[in-house]
Amino acid sequence: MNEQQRDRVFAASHLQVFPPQLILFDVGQKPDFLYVLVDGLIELFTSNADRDSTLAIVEPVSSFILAAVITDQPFLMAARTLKPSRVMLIPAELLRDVIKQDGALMQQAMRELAVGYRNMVRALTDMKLRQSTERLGNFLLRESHKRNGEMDLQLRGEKKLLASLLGMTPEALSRAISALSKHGVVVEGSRIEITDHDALVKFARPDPFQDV
Amino acid sequence: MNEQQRDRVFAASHLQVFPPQLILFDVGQKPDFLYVLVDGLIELFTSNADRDSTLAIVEPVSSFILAAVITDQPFLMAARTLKPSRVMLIPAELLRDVIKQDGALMQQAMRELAVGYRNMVRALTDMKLRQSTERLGNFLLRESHKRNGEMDLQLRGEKKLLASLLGMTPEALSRAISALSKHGVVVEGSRIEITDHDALVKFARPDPFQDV
DNA sequence: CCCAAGGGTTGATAAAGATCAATTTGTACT
DNA sequence: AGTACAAATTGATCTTTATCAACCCTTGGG
Repeated sequence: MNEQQRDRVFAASHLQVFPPQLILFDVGQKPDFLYVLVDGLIELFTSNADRDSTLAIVEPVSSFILAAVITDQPFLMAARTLKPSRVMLIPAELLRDVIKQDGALMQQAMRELAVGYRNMVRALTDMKLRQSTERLGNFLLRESHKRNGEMDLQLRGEKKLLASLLGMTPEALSRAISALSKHGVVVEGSRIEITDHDALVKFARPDPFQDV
Repeated sequence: MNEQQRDRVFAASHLQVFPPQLILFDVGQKPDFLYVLVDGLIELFTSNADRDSTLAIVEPVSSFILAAVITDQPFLMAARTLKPSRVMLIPAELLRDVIKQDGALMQQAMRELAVGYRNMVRALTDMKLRQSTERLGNFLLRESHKRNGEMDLQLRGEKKLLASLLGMTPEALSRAISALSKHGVVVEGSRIEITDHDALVKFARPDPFQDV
């Protein structure tokens, strides 16, 4: 993007450090900033009267809640830190203004939204037509794929977080994990190893498009 | 948008008429066109080995699969006509090109994607933390809201389509409907009437942000 | 006007997952 | 190292929803 614009944005933004388990914002608030996670780990979630559900886990470096900033509409998700996190806060109003004037930046925002949209479609599909153990199996395959085919995975959060992300209870996750031991997966604490990739694929039946 | 660009786009696009139950494209195909539904009704869906799930119902006039066109990635959903439909086909490559050169159009695309993203977040939340009868109740409330508070609703498709959209079987929908008769809803065939809005709200507990 | 076909409903049963309760394991703090 | 607390697991039971089967009802075609 254009240098002058970038300076304008940086000058108005600030980097902030948050401790773990801190709510950055709630559902329904108006977006005053675009958030960019520089370091740490953040959970995006929604809550009902009774339940809580994790919608996404944000890893550095990436922005979040761009859609709310663009549309200037109340947040549909809340955010909390899972680990100590450094977050860059970019004033929303200013950002909308700069985007309007900088084609390259706008294109970047557009791409980001398109990718985000597609990820949501994947998540919804996953939820609608797979059952819990399959979701876990495919999650592991995707995770391994993201880490260049690494068969040794390390969970970056508690298991109940993963359970919530996958749309099940911690108890159900625990049972799903033991079910997968028959299909090439070994779990010790937060370390997960895919010992038989083919067996897992055979069980989880990943979709070549859905699961990248 | 800019007139010259618009002419370029219109010249290269064509309007096509499709009969009902026709597949326009499948999951995994590369997007050659942006589709704009001018008239009729279209279903966006995904399919597993065993199941099918409706992700959205497109009503005129709106575009669909913009995200796939922008990212130039394979479709994550398939599309079929539900009624005879007139669809405008805009060459994807050309559109990407024009968007790059026309700020106003790009901004429009960006907004569209942001709105679409938020709708997907809503759908995922709905699916993850409500059970089937609640989903139906909130669907009716949203539908009524969309039609300016009209209490008399007309289904624009078969019930099994609605069931698939709400993530349940036709049998479950049938039972959910009769369950809602205790909460201010009367259904006769494809005509649905909300006879007691307050009772339905009390049962379905719509979220002020989630459910617009 | 009757029949066939498919959509919709209803009932019975099964499966998946949630909930509740009791341990066990792991971990942070003094 | 020992204790306290939360996370994770395991078992038992309950709820929700899917599945299977039978039947009804509408609708379109001969």
